[in-house]
Amino acid sequence: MDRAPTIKDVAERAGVHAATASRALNPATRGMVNVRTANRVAEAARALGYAPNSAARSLRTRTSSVAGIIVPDLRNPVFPPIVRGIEDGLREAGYLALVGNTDGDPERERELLTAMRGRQTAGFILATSRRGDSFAGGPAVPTVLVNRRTDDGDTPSVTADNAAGVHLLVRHLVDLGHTRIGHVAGPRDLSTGWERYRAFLDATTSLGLEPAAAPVEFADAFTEPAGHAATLRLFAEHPGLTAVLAGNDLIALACYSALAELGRSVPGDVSVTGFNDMPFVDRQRPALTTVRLPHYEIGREAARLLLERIASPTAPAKRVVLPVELVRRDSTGPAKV
Amino acid sequence: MDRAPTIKDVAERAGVHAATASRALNPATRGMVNVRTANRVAEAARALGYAPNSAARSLRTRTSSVAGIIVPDLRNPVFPPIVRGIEDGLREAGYLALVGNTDGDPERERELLTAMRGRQTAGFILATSRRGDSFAGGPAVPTVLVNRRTDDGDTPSVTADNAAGVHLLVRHLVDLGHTRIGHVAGPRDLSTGWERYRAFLDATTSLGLEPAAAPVEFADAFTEPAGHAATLRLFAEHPGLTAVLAGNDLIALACYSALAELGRSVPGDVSVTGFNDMPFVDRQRPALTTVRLPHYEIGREAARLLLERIASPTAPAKRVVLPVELVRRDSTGPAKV
DNA sequence: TTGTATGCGTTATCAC
DNA sequence: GTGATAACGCATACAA
Repeated sequence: MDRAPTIKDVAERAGVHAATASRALNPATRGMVNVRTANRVAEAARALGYAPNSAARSLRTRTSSVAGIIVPDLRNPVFPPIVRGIEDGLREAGYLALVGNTDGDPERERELLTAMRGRQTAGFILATSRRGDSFAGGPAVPTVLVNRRTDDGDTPSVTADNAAGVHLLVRHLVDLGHTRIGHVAGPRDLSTGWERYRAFLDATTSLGLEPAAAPVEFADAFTEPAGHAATLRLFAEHPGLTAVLAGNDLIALACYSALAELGRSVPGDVSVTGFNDMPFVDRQRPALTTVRLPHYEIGREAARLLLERIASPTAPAKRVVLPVELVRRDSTGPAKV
Repeated sequence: MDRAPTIKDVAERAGVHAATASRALNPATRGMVNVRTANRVAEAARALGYAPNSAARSLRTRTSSVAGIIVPDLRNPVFPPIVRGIEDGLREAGYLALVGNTDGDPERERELLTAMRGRQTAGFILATSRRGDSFAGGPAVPTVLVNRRTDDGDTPSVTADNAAGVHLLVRHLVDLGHTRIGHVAGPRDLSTGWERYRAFLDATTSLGLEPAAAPVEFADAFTEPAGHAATLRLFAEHPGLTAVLAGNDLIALACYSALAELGRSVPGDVSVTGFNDMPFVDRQRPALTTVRLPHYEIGREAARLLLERIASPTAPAKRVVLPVELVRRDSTGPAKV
C-alpha cells in the first residue's frame, strides 16, 4: 500500500513541472496553460487516480471547501430537514458539512466555532443565534443565520415569514368566530418567539380584538414542559379563552395535555394552533392546525447564501424570508358560544 | 485584522523556539520539556488565543481529528439521536463530525467517501451498509458500522439487539392470546430487516406457532408507503391474522392506515407492534407498542469504537450489541376470539 | 532539555 | 506558456 499520488507524480508522468500540473488541474488557472499540455496533465491525473491533498491546499490557500453548521440540537425535529437542505446545497458546490450541537449553550458554541475555524472552515451557518447576538468584531469568516436571526441586519439570514404565518392563524381563528384568543409565546430573546409575538399583537388589534381579549404568556423555551407550564399560567389568569395560538408545534402539543388536565376538550372547548408543521403532527389526536415552514428550502437557501458570501464577502447582507402556508386540520373549530 | 497567531508567535512570546513550543503544547510530548517552560508556553498560547492550524498539522502528520458520518437520510427520525450521540462522543475526544446523506444510493456514498477521504478524514461511521457490502480491499481508513451491519464480521459495528426485541414482542403477543401473527418485514438486504425476520421465525416456532400461522410479507423499504402495500398483501392472503409485528415504527403506522382501510380496528380487531420507539409514536392513536432502541447510546458507542479503531487499527473488529426494551402501549390487546 | 533543519503537498510569485 | 522557487504552519529526526 503505497502513498497516494501527489501532483509531482502527475507532473512527472505528463512530463511537465509540478507548477504547470497545478495550473492545468485548477479550473481557474487552466487558461494559463497550453491546451495540449493541459490535456496531457488531466490524462495523467486520471490514470494515476490523483486526488489533491486538501490539507496542503488549505495550508497554502487559507481556505477549504468545508462549511460548519451549528444547531442547538439535531434531535429537535425542525433541524433535520434544514440540515439536510444545507448539506444538499453545499454538496452541489463541492462543499462538505461539519455539524455541531450546542444545546443552546453559548460556551459550547464558542468552542465549536473555534474548533471549526482551526480546521480552515470556509464559512458558518448558525441556527443558534439570539436576537441580541452580534458578530461585529467577530467572525471574519463568512456566516449565514438560518431559522433565527439577530436584530441587527449585519449578517445574512434565511428565515420563514413568521408574521405572515401568525396573521394567517389569527384570521383563521377569527373567521371561526373566536373573540378571546390567547398566545403561548416562545422566548423573547429568539427572533422566532419575538416575531410571532409581535405579529400576534399586530394581527389581533388589526382584526379588532381588545388587548384584554388577546392575552400573552411567555414560555421559557420552545419545549413541551415549558409550554405546559405557560399554558396553565395563561388559563389560570384567563379562563374564558376559546382559542390558543402556540409559539410552535411542541408548545401546541403541550397545550393539548395542559387543557386535558384542565378538563377542556380540543377543539370542542378550546381551539389550538401550532407553528412549523413538524413530522407526525398530522397524526396527533386531534390533528394539529398549524403553519407549514419550508424547512428543507430554508436550508438550501442558506447554503446558497453562504456560497454567495464566500464568493463575495463584502457584498451587503441579504435577508431572505420564505413564505409559509396555513394547514387546517382538526385542532381548530367554531368558537363555543 | 491580522492573521491568526501561529506557533511561532507563541514561541516568541514565551521566549523559546517554535519546536519547543510545539512539544510543550502537544500532550504526548509535553514530558520532553521543562515544566516551567511548558507553563510559560501554555500561558503565551492562552494569552494569544492560539489555535493550531489543523491543515498544517494534517499535512505533517497525515491524519486529522475529523470523522465522517454517513447516513441514508437525516430526516428519518432514527438518525438524529444516533448522529447526536456520535457527535457528543467524538467531540469529547476533540474530533469534529462531517455529515453526509446518501438516500441509499451507493454511488452517492462512494462520492462522499472519496470527498471526505480527500479531506484527511481520520475515520468513518457508516449507517448505510447493506448485508452484502464488503470493505475488504476498501478503506485503509478506520471504519465503524452503526445501526446496520454487514454479514461478514470484518468491520466493527454497533447495533441493537434485534433478535431479543422481536422475541420480546412475540412473547407479548402470545401472552395476549394471539395465535395467528403476521410479520411485515423490512428489506432482506439490510441487517435490521433480516435479523428481525429471522428472529420472528425463530420466536414463533419456539413458542409453538405453525409456520402457516406466522406468515411474512416483505416491504421494499422501511417506509410508510412500502409498509402500507405490504400490509395489504399480507391481509389479502391471510385475512384471519389477529396481530401484526411490523419491521419498524414507520411500517407499524402504515399498518394503522392499511387496517383502517380494511375496516379493522387497532387493537380491537388486530394488534400492531413497531420497532424503534421513534419520537411521537407514544402520541399516535392508538399509542404504539414497540421496542425501544438506545439510539443515542448506539451513537456514542460507535464513536468510542471508532476512536479505539483509530488508536489501534489492527485490533480485531468488535461487534457491540446493545440491549433493547419492550414498551407496552395501546396498540396491542387481547386476541379476538 | 532545547535548538536546528527539513519536509509534508500545494499554489503564488517571479523569472524566463 | 512554462519552470524554478518559496512559503503556508506544524512536527519530528537529529544535533547540541
